[in-house]
Amino acid sequence: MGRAPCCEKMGLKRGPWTQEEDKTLVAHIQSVGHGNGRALPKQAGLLRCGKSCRLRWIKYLRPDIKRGNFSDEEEQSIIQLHQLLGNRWSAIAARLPGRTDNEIKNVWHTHLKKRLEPSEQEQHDQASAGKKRKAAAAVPRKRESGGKARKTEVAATEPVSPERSVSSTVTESTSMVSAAAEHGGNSGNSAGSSASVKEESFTSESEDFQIDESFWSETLSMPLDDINDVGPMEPQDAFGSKSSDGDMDYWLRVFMEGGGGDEDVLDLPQI
DNA sequence: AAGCTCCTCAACCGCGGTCAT
DNA sequence: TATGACCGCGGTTGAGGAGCT
Repeated sequence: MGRAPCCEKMGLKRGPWTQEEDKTLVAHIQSVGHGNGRALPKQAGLLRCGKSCRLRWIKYLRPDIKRGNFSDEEEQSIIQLHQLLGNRWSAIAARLPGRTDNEIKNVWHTHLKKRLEPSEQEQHDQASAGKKRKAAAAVPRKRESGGKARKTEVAATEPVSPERSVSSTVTESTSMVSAAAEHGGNSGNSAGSSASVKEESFTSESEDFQIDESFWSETLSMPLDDINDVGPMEPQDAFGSKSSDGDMDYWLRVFMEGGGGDEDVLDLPQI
């Protein structure tokens, strides 16, 4: 299959996005949507490759993205979902509204993975003469919401905060989830699909993104079957390829119906 | 206070899948 | 059917901040 040549780097900017670039991109997408990925940066007047723009939008600028520290519920969900799905971050993200695969991946590698391997860590602790801050690994270092104030994060967050604070009310999030449920974990493109779902739905409220408890219990207790009950399941090539989420969910269902896992795992996030 | 080490996370890379022509 | 382009994914990297000595 033909593959897009990696965006020619000539003259194209790389690295952290500036506030201006973010503004430009958001404004452009708000006005015309993100149609042609490659043409987008040109149309918007950005010296970035289309891929970079898409990534920036999907992972950080979308209004429905939730920022800040992960709650205990979210972390538990990630752990449980990871037990089921493995490193299918997008599939996990599909079940954690407002979170991106990248975020989840980072949290997993930085916190949760270590938390699940306490014994190993302790051994390392002893081996490394207590120099490493393992406690901080198990219990993340103090970080105010949103993590550290990086230079790039200022750029990343500030331009967005209007829109992001904008962002999503609970209602919006819920509708996003139902949209995700419709498209279903069956696309495997959670971020993308929700992005497209949300694409035209900017509002200009200025509430902070908040998901209340009932939302979580509603969302996380939603049986996977329901989420993925879209169309026939055709388990071809389910392994070894980046199969669709439908394929993955087929195996998930097989796994669950077969009682292949322990009960706790199967009892998905009932928070 | 300064230097060092470790941690975090945004961004990039490269691949496969899918769609349009 | 072949080709080109777009899209999304998972893995990796590196800058910069935080904590420790």
